[in-house]
Amino acid sequence: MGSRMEARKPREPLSRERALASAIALVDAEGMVALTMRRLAAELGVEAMSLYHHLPGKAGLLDGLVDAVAAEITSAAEQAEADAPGVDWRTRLRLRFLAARTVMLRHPWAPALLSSRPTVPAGVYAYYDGILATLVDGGFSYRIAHRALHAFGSLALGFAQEVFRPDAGGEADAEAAEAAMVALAERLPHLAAMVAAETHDATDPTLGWCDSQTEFEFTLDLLFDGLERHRSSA
Amino acid sequence: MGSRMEARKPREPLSRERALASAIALVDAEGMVALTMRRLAAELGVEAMSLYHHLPGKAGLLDGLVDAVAAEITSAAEQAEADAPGVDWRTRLRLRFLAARTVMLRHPWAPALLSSRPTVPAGVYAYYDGILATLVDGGFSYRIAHRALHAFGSLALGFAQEVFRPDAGGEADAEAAEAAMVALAERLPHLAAMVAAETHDATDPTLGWCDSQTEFEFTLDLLFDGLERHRSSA
DNA sequence: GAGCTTGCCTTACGTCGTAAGGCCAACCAT
DNA sequence: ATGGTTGGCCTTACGACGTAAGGCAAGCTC
Repeated sequence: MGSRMEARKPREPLSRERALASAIALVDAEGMVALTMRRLAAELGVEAMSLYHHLPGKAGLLDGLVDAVAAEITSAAEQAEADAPGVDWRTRLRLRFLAARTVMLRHPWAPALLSSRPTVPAGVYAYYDGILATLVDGGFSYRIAHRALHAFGSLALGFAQEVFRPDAGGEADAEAAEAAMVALAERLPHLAAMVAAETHDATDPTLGWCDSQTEFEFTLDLLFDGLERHRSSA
Repeated sequence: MGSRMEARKPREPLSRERALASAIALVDAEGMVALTMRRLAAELGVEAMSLYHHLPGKAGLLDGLVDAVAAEITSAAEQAEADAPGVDWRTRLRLRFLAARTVMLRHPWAPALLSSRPTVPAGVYAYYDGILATLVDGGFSYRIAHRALHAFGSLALGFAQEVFRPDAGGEADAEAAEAAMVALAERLPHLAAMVAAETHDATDPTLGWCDSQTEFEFTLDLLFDGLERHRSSA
């Protein structure tokens, strides 16, 4: 239908950008386990070895993914900060970190990937440079700013180290959960008591008893409060 | 030589414990990449498939490793706290976390492994129960204690999320480092300034410009100070 | 002694990343 | 036009990996 002048170009010529974009889409949809060279190639209508003309191997592909996410975070954070001019340093940082968090929620695989990479791609540094700018502009010395970066840890990138995993859903019915709870209470009394206490007066138990957003911001405030006392000037 | 009564038992019968111990030794020595079923079996003088009579597959092996490290941390933390009776909650927690840190320094692969596991083995929960005990005993409500656990994140397990990686040694000579520094300063002025500032007045430049121990304790103090204000009683 | 269990081994399958080289269309200078 | 060169994609193949299926031999119970 329509003009045949352009005929059908059987496919556009494949490139690093196209490969990365396709990889991100694939991982968003099916998780990191689905990201193999063969599978990604198939997704692009190509054979596996063809990818090596545009990417320096699997490791390079993963670095590219991290860089892409870092770029997404950087622009989101920069825009968030620009949208609210004239606020104090901690509000600016909070905006940055929460912007980063929305990006991470779009790419749930990113935290694990980022912390599994043996080296940090360049894009991540660019993001940290922006945080430093905010800190220094807010009156912090480079020494304290440096420590602040370490203190923020992964929070700066929008995610918190999850030590309590969801345990893969499981425990569909209440009786199994109850049994698990009893077993828990025997060996781990305080953990059991905490779960019990938090579950009872939870405002929204459907979301599970850990509201990540609340925890995230609580930790941020702890750190911001502490840092405020180390600030040089006003 | 000597009595042949016992003959030579060609090897003792292999067990989950022996397999885990050997796996830890292997990973301590050569890193996670060296840990394959075949290699571990060879280390035990056995064929790969024999491991499956004692371990439920590779994933189970990794969970076993995490559990073993968690147990090591738990006992180290418990002992550290027991050795200093009558101190306040934050000192007790600091002792626990620093004890965990010494264990993690013995097993540098453990942080990455722990955060890459899809689920958390039981031993980790036991450790967290001890932390909760300390917090509650120190006058915290379960609600705040819960948030404190999230705030501590990986610090409670003795390691900090490393965002700045060592970049694989590299840059052997000063001129290459200098060139990298100049390139850095153009695009990332604040990062460059921070590195410069921290390098110049570093007391011990040989250790690199990030003293992890100092950063670790700095962050702990930030969090402890913040939590103190949320404590219920004395 | 027969039968069963236990502990280890052998073989084999499918998947992974990727090294080596082949094919073919597009482009260039002649 | 034409022969050479280049670059994008494909084919084939190798050596890992985790592990399913089954074999074989020693020691136990009755």
